[in-house]
Amino acid sequence: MNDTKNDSKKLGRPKSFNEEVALEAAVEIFWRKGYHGASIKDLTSAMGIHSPSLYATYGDKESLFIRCIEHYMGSVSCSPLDAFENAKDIQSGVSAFFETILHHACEEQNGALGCFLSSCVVTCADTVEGVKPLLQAAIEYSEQRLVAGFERAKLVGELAEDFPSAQRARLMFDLRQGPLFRVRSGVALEEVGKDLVYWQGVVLGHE
Amino acid sequence: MNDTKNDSKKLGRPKSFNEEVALEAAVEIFWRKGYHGASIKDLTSAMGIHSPSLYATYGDKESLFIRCIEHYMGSVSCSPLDAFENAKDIQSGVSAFFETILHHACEEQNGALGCFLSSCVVTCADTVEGVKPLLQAAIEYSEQRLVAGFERAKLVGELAEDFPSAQRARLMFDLRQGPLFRVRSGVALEEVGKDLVYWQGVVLGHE
DNA sequence: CATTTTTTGTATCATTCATTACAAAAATTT
DNA sequence: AAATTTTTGTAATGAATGATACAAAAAATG
Repeated sequence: MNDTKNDSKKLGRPKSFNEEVALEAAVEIFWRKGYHGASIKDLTSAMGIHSPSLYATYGDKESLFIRCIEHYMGSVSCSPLDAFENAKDIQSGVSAFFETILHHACEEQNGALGCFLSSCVVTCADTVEGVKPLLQAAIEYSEQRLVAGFERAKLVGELAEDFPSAQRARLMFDLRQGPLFRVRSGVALEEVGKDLVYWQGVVLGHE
Repeated sequence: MNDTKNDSKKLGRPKSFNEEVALEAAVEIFWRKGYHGASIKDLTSAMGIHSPSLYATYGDKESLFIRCIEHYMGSVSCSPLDAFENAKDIQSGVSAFFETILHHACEEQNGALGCFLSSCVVTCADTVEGVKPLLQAAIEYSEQRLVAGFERAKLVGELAEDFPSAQRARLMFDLRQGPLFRVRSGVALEEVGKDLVYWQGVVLGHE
């Protein structure tokens, strides 16, 4: 029963690139240029490989895109959610969530890219097969992590028993996209960030 | 001083199509397929003209896209904002805003397209010249209409004197995109609509 | 009616696109 | 060392792309 891959050395010429590293480069290109805007040449250049290697490894462009989404969802581990969960209390958790969105998801090298899922993937949900269910799964997964955080806060007495976790999780998730839209439109980061404390109040406060 | 266009009949063969009608058809194609996803053939087919007419009238693809954005912003008159302004009081105004977003912006014929600006235009803000300032103008314009609505509500006593109009306008505008993301990802419209009353409370309530 | 001006439709341009043949290269196996 | 297997790089594929050249068509002007 040795299904493990690295069990025995593989036959034939070894790959000259790391499959995951190349995939991450592809994510960045799709992120920056969109699905249709990213050409195979753009992708292979960024990935450091030639087209035959791309097709042999990941399939065609659509398959590669799906692989990118799955990889992003599976291993990039959304940093705003991480920040939310690792904060010392629920107040700073909510703040950290929004802060990370602004300073990580927006400040990637060349400008404001926003969230990969909501700024790139969603735009081809209608045209690229198999994207919609992945997006739904991502939403559900994210919200469940937020709900779990609220529930933990209830247990330690930071939130009232009747705090509507699910509703606030959706609110928090929805609220997340507004700032991204603004920054992508060229509004200064500091300007958008001014509302950060206010968002925290909206999510946690109110009754 | 007769600068008017229709003052005298124009020389040469008359255009066989209405410039604005064709432009609206182009908007719909860009909306549905994105900037890069929409080909000249897609556009000319939908507009009912041939490529030479397109280039002679609107310039190249990028110019046409800019013209589409300007036309959309200038004359399509965002129906959610209209609904907000025409409601009998501020409560139903806010509800009507979100309701219209869900049932008009999302139910366009073939599926959930979301807002043209936030689902299509924003994705090429980095790649297509001149898009960013248009987006910023759109945001500012929309928020000012919301603020104006809140201020009117203050005058007739529907809102307290210290109601933070600008902040709530931004909140309302930001909140608007969450549902669009969900619907575009395939979540049922009714499911998303359940939060409608809650959003109203968030915008108007809270202190 | 001939001239002028503009639009139309056809047909075509060079590029770029996604995708693949193919032979050389680099590894393991016999 | 020969055979086998897989990857690599070059080069090419047909199709689609954005953009035009050009002549016929349709209007006003002289």
